[in-house]
Amino acid sequence: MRYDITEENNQVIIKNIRDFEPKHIFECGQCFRWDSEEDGSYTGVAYGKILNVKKEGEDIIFSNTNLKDFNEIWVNYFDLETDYGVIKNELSDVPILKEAINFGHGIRILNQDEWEILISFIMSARNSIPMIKKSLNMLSERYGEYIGEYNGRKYYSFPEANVLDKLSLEEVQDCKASFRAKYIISAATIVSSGEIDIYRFKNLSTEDARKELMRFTGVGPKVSDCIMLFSMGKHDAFPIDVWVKRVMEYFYLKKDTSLKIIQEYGQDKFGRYAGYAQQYLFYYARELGIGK
DNA sequence: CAGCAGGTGCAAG
DNA sequence: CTTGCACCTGCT
Repeated sequence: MRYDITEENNQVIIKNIRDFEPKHIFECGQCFRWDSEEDGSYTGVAYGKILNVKKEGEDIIFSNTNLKDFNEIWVNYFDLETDYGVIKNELSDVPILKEAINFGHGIRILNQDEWEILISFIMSARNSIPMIKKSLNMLSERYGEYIGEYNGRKYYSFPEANVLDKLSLEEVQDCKASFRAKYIISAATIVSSGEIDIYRFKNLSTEDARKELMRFTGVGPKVSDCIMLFSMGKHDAFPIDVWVKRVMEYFYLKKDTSLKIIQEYGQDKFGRYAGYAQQYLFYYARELGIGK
């Protein structure tokens, strides 16, 4: 990807980048720790840093950062090396997808931390996005490290596995984790003990990573696909939540199709770009209420 | 007030 | 291997 980049007083500004829309990126269901500001920008924490992202005209302004962090963290985090034009071009041949891609044209799939995403998507099971965000923020405020203040708000890192594994069931439930609390403590124990090394999974095949992930209680087919897609670079993963199920049935299949069939259909139709297709379809379906 | 949304685990077919 | 139900909380 080619884009022009400049740095000035704690900001990095990118000009001439295509396919980058903060609203699409932060509201397509892949992340929970970014919040919109009054000016339409988004502030969040990743890899121990607070960042604000704003689109002004055709420029993307990254505030509270510098060129070093930008190159070391944010280029990879925002998947800036990937040319989405190539992906869109290929996927546009599939019926209906062209409309979904136009609708969410600025989506990028973030490369997030494996541990944070594992817990985030265990938390997502049978839960709403506002509640997931609330729970993850409570966990971070109470058990993460204080990072600093930005725009009048304090920010905390996501707590490590060797912190969460020492919490009681009640302490995790108090963060509104509900019946998922036991899954979260179990995952923290498994990860901090080294019994399973999730940071190794990005080197496995999608199929093997999926099997390994499902060894965690609270991680089924959908959650494992989300973890692989959003933190392990497995762009052929195809997570099917209720919105994707609805939109797939609405456009391509018939009602009450089993998840297994939809999964096979998606993998077959969208191939190595199934994860990107899933993101465009999810955002399209959810924002427009398709199939509901 | 009851009804509903939302993935996974677990038991039973 | 597939199906049906319980899990828990906030919102309508």
